[in-house]
Amino acid sequence: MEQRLDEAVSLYRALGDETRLRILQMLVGSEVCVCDLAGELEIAQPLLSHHLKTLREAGLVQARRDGRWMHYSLDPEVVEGLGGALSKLASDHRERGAPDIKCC
Amino acid sequence: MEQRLDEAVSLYRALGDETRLRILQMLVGSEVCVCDLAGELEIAQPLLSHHLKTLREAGLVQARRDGRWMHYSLDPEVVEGLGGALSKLASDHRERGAPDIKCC
DNA sequence: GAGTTGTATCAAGAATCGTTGATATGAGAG
DNA sequence: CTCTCATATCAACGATTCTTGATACAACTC
Repeated sequence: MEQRLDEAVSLYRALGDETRLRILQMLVGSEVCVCDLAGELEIAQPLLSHHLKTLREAGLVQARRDGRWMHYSLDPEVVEGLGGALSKLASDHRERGAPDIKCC
Repeated sequence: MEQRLDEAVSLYRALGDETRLRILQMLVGSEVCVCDLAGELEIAQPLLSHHLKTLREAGLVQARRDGRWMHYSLDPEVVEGLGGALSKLASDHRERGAPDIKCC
């Protein structure tokens, strides 16, 4: 539980940046190499590399070297897991929703 | 699209903190007043208030005043919406997944 | 009204994160 | 082996964000 919470925090933190969300959107459907990411997102190369590292460390993406090029791809299980956890939170809330539990 | 991205960023940023995730877990199922939150989470009162403000501004929770007490509750639609967006990302990825789109 | 209680805001220090430029690594080309 | 290219790491700065203590506000009690 503690560990899950920590993991969730690092996932959400990784998602909490516009550049990184745009990277994830570009990765939907297929592997993309860093050069293509750099072409579309107009940011400095070391910065892109840094954001990719954040996504990698959170487990949201995977990297694969192909000669000189690095290809990044989405890990759909991690994304799905997080989405499912949020949906579960919402449905648990609606189910357990006892209308009038007051506390004070 | 731009606006959605910004909104998503602020939601994920709000979720990217252990204390705030614990608050959300406590809010599953029923309204909780600040005094109860303060009792369980062992943090200073102004800090709790600050985290609640962050959650409020992101739209994840709603506040209701009842006399001297403030009661906070989850907004399940926002949570569900975000969970659905993540799940959609994952399923889009698996569907569109053309196996060999190389770029470089 | 004055006092008390629950919560929010403010100001300031500490820690973290995003950004940049310089440099390093790793792999193919010549 | 050297050169070049794609990407990663490092060091430093600026900007947010977390945290704390002091204070303000809002509502109830007396």
